[in-house]
Amino acid sequence: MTKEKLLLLDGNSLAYRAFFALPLLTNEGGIHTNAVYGFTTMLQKILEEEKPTKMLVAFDAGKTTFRHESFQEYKGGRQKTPPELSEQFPYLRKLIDAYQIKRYELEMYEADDIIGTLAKSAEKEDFDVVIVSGDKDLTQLASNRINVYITRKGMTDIEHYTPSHIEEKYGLTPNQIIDMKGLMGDTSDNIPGVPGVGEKTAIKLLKEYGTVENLYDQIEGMKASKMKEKLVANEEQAKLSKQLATINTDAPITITLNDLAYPGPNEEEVLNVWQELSFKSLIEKSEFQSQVHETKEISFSIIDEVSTDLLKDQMAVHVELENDHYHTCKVLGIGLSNGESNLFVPFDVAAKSEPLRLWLEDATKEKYLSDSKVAQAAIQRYGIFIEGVSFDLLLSSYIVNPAISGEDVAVLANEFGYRDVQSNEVIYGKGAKWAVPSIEVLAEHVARKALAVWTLKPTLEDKLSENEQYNLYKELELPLASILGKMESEGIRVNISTLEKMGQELTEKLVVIEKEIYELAGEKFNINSPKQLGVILFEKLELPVIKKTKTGYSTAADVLEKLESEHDIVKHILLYRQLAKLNSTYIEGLTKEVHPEDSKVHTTFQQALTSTGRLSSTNPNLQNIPIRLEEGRKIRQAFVPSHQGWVLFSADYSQIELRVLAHMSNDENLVDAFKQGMDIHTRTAMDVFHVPADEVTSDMRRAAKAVNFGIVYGISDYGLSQNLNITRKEAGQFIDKYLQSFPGVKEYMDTIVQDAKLKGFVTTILNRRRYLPDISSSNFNLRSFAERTAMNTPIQGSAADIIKKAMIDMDARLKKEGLKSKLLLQVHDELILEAPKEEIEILERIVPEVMENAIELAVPLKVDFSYGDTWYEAK
DNA sequence: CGACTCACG
DNA sequence: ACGTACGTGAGTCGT
Repeated sequence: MTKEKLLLLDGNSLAYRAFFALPLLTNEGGIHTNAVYGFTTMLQKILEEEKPTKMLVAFDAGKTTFRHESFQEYKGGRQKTPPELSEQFPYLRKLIDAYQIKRYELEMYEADDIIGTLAKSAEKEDFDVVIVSGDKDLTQLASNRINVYITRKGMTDIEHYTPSHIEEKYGLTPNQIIDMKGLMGDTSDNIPGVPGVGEKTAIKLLKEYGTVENLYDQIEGMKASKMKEKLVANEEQAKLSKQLATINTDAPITITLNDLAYPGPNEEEVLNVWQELSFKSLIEKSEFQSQVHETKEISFSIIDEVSTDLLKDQMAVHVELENDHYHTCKVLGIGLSNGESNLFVPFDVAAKSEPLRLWLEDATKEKYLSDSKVAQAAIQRYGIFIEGVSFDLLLSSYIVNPAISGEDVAVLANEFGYRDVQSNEVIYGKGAKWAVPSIEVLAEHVARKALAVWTLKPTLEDKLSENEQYNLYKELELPLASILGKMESEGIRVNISTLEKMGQELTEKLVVIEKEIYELAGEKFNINSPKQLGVILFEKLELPVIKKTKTGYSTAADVLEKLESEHDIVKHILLYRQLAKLNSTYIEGLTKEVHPEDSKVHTTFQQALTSTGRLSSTNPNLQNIPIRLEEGRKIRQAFVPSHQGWVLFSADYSQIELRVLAHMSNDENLVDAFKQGMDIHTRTAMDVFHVPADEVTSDMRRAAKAVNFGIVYGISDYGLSQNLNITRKEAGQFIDKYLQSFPGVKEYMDTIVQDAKLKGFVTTILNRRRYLPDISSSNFNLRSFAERTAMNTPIQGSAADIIKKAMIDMDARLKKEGLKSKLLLQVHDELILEAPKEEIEILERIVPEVMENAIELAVPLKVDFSYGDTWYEAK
């Protein structure tokens, strides 16, 4: 017999929480759904994690409760439930019924009391009990057997109030939560408490006196103070408040534990309710609904010899690969579709077919691809160079909405309402069960993908035109895909023996430091485990705890730096961390990625991933090779040109994001600074600190630089204070001064947030979009985050637009000049090329020229460059 | 598989 | 009062 576990949900409180935490969604019939949606996502998560055997959702019944008998104003002054929420309760009840969860309400009692009563009786029966609510009042019920979960932020972020968590957070026992409420009151329930006593004071008093009653028994001994007067004057009120806050664990409920058995959801019913509420995302990823959805039948043929008449002037082409390592993996076959005939060409047939190769390489034949970069890069390994790409599903989806995720054609197709294609997971399975299916199944799957791409082209192109994004897609992202494919295929040469030598040195150093650390700690432990390290530092060595994480002590570098003076071990740990990172990520990790045939690494640039329009780089990530610290920077010595007598040539934009900001805000002062070619951080320091240029100290410049970063990130006083290690107030003053000096920036920031609220999205210089669904959220955190994003994305995204345009221009220019030099990497504001020495001179001329003229702004763009025998020397 | 840490722009 | 800087990817630990 498995152990009984009772899950008790506070229906009203969770519905309220969800309603205010999420933006106002509506279903197709115009009914608001956000509270039910939030409740559902929370419920799904909790069911998954807790697997209860018994369940109940408790609701409040009616307006008056037994608490009103002793205090009429209880919950007085509360805003009426908004109609947008009221209308959702019938659906919520329907949903709970579909899950086959019991619900219960009781005249004169609140949901809290039902929960308290059942929790205590279940505890006596030795059940494990979990209570979920949005209301911290329930935490008074916590015990060894009873866990109280309180939802935070969204709805799926849940804080677990165990007695030890409460002890950590407040220094109180669960029972004392009631006393705390009694003293501090609760505005939302209109519980008065003692005026002038807040959380801090209440906790302090309870630590000394234990309970409200005890406090008043001993109050005569308390030394005279304002606070004592207040306590004395409000004794009655404090005791009443405590009584009001106390959950009744002996309510006259007519339901017993035996009635609460939870058999699991009626899946069909749940899906029906979801359908009614238009919970599309839930329906799609639902485990109830088998992922193998019905698809309409299609006809398809497996081709064993490609004849020219099969190949039309326009066709969707889908290159099916074994996995996403397309620089190495097997190609399974090619799907072709023109909406009428759907074909599958197994790759052994395709690779030998001269007609197919000629057709693929014929630029006048239009090809529609799901992911043109992957297809081109994979096929070119077999000497086939796809030309005439005129549609790319992945890129067009990404431009329409960068939040749309996934390279799986089925996932993308579903986003746009096309369902006649299965997901890869359904066809291949996942994890250990992964396998290539029979040729018939594979052929149909690939043919369906091609048909999906064919069918979706007009849909996507219409959306792009509607949003005035067709140019961005067709003239920027699409041609860029081919360039990135070439860069990836070209790869960059890595000198393995350089890495090996560094690795040996690092390992030797690490052994020494490790020994030192164990000695200072007095024992051996795993330094790589933050958990074990935390125990050593903060328990054994009793260093002060500066910051905590969800799961324990923070041992992050900024924390350790503050502890350096406290104990010698700290600096050793910092050094160990630094070297261990270099060794595991950049020596060992990078070495694994080097292809033995050519001694090169071939990264993958993700072109449809980031929300801002930047690229990202994986397998390996070549956009985060160390540079800031010298020890790490040496890693760059291992990156070399692929030919004798060549160099690596690097060119980077100077302050591109601040220049973009100057352009978009049109702030006179900022524009002027750039036009005059000033050092922007020094100029900022002059304005913020009101000093002439020659009186700007390095600290002032450093602070100004941090402010400039802050501005770009969507500033907050707190963030800046953390970064500069100053008080929030000082940080706030810096920001105020900055905004006074650059009023255009302030206006721009205000406007962009307003604009985002109005339209629901922000845009970049080339009209890239990012939707911000949380921008009008009533949840402070979500809304603030969206506001910062609204400020940052146009800046970061426009900078991405500019360098992407520069890459296209650069590719064309290198070709036009007939150069051998090649683009190898892009690192957000920097391009890395390799070049024969004799071309250096011309690159010095054309690279800055191309980059600086990629897009014309209200301020000049400035490019610095350098070259050398390794990436390290090209600095 | 999530949390933490740390590398980059 | 709320709790944070923006955007990424990889290695490691521990459930």
